Parts: sequence; C-alpha cells; structure tokens
Amino acid sequence: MKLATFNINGIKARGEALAAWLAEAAPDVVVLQEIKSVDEAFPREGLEAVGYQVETHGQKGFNGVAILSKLPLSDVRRGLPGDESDEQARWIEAVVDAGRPLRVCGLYLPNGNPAPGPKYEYKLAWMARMEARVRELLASEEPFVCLGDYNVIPQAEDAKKPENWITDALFLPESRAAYQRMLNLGLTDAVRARMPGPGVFTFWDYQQLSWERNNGIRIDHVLLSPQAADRLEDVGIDKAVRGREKPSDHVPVWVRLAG
DNA sequence: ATGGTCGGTCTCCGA
Repeated sequence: MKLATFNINGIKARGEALAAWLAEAAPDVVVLQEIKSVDEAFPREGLEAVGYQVETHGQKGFNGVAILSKLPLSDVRRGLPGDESDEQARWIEAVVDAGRPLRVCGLYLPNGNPAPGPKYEYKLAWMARMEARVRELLASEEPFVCLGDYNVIPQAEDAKKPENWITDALFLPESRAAYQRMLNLGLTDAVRARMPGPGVFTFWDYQQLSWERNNGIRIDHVLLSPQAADRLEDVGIDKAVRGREKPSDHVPVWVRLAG
C-alpha cells in the first residue's frame, strides 16, 4: 500500500499539477493540506473519476485538509480532539480497509509565526493535543500513520541554512521538542529512517530563488506506529514536482507499506 | 542591508 502526503497550497490553483502527479505516482491513499477551499467547492468529481474516494475537511480561504483513497474508508473523523472552540480545519483521519485496517491521520500543523506570540502558543497547544491523540491511538494498539505538513524542522541537518531559522517557529526548541516527544512515544520518522540527511528537503520557498539554490527544509513528515513501521518497505520524496509549471512550494512525500 | 513570491480574497493576510 502506497500512502502519500502533499501540501498543495490551494486546490483551485493546483488541479492540473495534482492530477498529473496522481497519474504517475499512483498512490493508494493521499492526504492533502492547504486545500484552501470549503467542502462544497472542492473539485471532487475529477478525483472520483480516476478512482479516489474523497473526504474533505475544508475552510474558507485558509487551511483545509483532505483524504483521497482508492481503498475503502471507514470511521472518517474531522478535527483534532481536545478543543471544541478550535475552528481551524487542520486534521482528518479515517481507517483504510485493505485486508487489515490501517488508520490514516492527515494533518496540517500550525505554522506558529511570529514567535513568541498567540500564534506560537496556538501551535504548541495544538501539538500537545496531537500528542494526546497519538497516545490514545498507541494505547489502542491499532496500526496507524500520521502524515502531513508538520511545520517543524526536526534537526539542523533538515535545513540547507539552519542559521536562517534560529528564531523561526518551525525551528525553535519548543517546537522541535514537541515533535521529538511524539517520536519518543514509539513513532518512526519514516524519511529519517530510510533517507538519512543532510540535504533531504520537502519545501522550498517561492521567494529568493530558494528552489534554484536548493535552499530547502524538511517539514513534511510521515510518522509510523510500531505496527506500521514493521511493514515499512520504501520511502520517497517526489522532488521533481517542485520544478514544474505552477508548483506548490511543497512536494509529495510517500511511503510503501507491506500488505 | 534590502527586497523578494505565491494563493485566496471584503486590496491585505497567511505562509
């Protein structure tokens, strides 16, 4: 089973790029971030026509996540538990039924800039809520995968120029510690495990010729539960997507699991 | 040191 994450930075602007990548990469399950669309406006028909079940959790203008799956989905849940007042669409999960069930969590973790400030506080609070959800899922002993845009640079080697990120919410010690706490619970960073850095990136800013200079960062991650990690066969980053017409600033990251 | 790019949208905000 091939699972992928792709921050598409606006579904309206990325329809063609997404369709082209889906056709060649042929993932079974994809989680999307920053669809920047309400559910009713999401162009589901074209994706359904090429075999995907489409589940969205959208919002006007910003954020928004989705799951596309060629395999049957059940128990679709929208929103990260733990704060009823949180209206930002950043979390969607579902169980993929492929013989044995696999829970897939798609997430768009808050950016958190500027830090310090209320946006950074929101990021850290959101990460604490995610850790609580991860603890619940681990306790259930069902295999699961949490993949998406984490907006966290885990280590200095995950940035071409780490010195440029010292005061940024993506690289501040509290952000990295909160990410590491989830790994310490027993999750596997699939890209780190199979593609040791430095120089492994998933995002290149639109500004300052970042792509041309390979001034990237690794912030899109695939975290595997112990049972899912036992099934890990392959990992990849579809870097070439960044060099095409009208690209997102992120590229797809994927894993292949046995079964 | 400065200015620089996208997407979506109540022409500025979020990234």
